[in-house]
Amino acid sequence: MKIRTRYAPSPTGKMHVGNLRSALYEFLIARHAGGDFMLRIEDTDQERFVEGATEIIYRTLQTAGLIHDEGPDKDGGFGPYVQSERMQTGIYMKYAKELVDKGEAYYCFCDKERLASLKTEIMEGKEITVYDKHCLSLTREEVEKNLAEGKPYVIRQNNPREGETTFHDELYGDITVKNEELDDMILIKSDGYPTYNFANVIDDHTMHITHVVRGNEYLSSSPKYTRLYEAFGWEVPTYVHLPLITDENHKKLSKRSGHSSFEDLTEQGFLPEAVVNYIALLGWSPEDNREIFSLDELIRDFDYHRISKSPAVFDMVKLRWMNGEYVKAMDFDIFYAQAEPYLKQTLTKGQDLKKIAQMVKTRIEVFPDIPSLVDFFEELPEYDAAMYAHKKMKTTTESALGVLKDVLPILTEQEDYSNDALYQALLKYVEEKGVKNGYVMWPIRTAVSGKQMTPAGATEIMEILGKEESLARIQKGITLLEQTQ
RNA sequence: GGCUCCGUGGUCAAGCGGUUAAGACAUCGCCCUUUCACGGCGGUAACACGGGUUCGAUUCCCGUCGGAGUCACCA
Repeated sequence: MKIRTRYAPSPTGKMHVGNLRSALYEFLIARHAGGDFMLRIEDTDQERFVEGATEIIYRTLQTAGLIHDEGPDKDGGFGPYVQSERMQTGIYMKYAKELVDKGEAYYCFCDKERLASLKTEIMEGKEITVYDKHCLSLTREEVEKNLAEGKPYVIRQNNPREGETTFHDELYGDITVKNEELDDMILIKSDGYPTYNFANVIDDHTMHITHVVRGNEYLSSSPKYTRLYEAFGWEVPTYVHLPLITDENHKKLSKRSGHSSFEDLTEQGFLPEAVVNYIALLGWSPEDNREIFSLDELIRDFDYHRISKSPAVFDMVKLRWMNGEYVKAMDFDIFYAQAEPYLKQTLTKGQDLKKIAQMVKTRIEVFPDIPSLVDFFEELPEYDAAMYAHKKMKTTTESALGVLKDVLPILTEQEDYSNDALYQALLKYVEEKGVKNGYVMWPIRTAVSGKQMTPAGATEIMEILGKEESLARIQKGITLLEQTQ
């Protein structure tokens, strides 16, 4: 049987990496097996609906490369693919009534006040309500009468109070709970919309979804879903519950807590492929030790049985590293096209941007790292004379001053300011003096950059700076050092 | 608190009864035709605890502890 998976987001805002990873795994499971990946919009909550959120979903999926085979914009014969549109067809009410007829569900007319009186405990700010099946005892006549009067109602699932329910998850195995733990959850809300839980089951079944892949925050409600399938007499789909992605405090990622969305990440300069690669590895590992995967390689190698069961912390540091790997592997022209705006942000004096881009390419992790790495080419920053002292180079402020003074006339006479020529000229001085390279290079680099670290060596910097500016900076260094003696 | 899940280094993560318990990020050293970086080499660092089962447990079972998730007319 052809595998069919779906990503079923609700349009309530940006997609954070947890959502994206669910979509990714759903996509990979289907594609790996040559199946279909479907997008379904779950917009049954009118209050939480956010304008433009659907577009964000499309855009995110698109830039991440997760192309769906079916969806609102791509009819595959199982539409509509938007729940609010499906509701217009009356599908949810029809199935809800079927359950009512079977005694598997019932009308409930309880108002908020009565429900509030049912609240038993307050635990950590959470109010716990277990419905008492009050309306289950209503006679058919009473129900008809209430309905005729137009009394607001919901339809609730009628779960047995005895026995137990077991369902199977591909990763977690068999999970069994006592039926008395199962609350009579609402299937149809008083506004006529189905709840997520109910619509999900109806849609997954009628759209022939074979593998229900979702975050494991649904693990504890799965028995209720299973009860629904059984009530209908439908085949239960294959469940794959994904381990959670957490923040550094091991708490579930959520939009509410302001955790990074995919869009935030790309705005911060992360490459979509790197983000996809990284999150693919949060909860899944290949048979070999490889870490860098293109989307096609993931499709080829993704075996969902190797998904792990324990939660994973989203580590920005490693994401940055991985992004750096992608940057290093980039074709230079493509790299340059993306780097140019960042270079121009600080470099306005006609510097050789391509040359600088070359220097920077292997040293950044994300593009926004660029400005602070190259800003000294624009203007010599204020720096402390202490920077001239370096224990490994065996330099002190005194020795640096000597070197700078010695080297100034050499560099003044020097006409060819190419990297090679400068290097040769300085090397000659080094040999005459009989010192180590670093002994003279360190002070010069410090003088021309004013920085602790630079993306290039002293002579490369001077080549970019040009003779006039280079000499001016060395002169400045001498002045600074003389003041501190 | 009830229920459910999880528990290998700081983080990701191999392992699926017998291993010197991989690898990556981070961290720390050392090396490197110019420092930082890049690169190379190496180090520190883990099976939560207690009982079983077994000739033998990181691996299987039970318990304890710890963490997380969930308990809405939200998804």
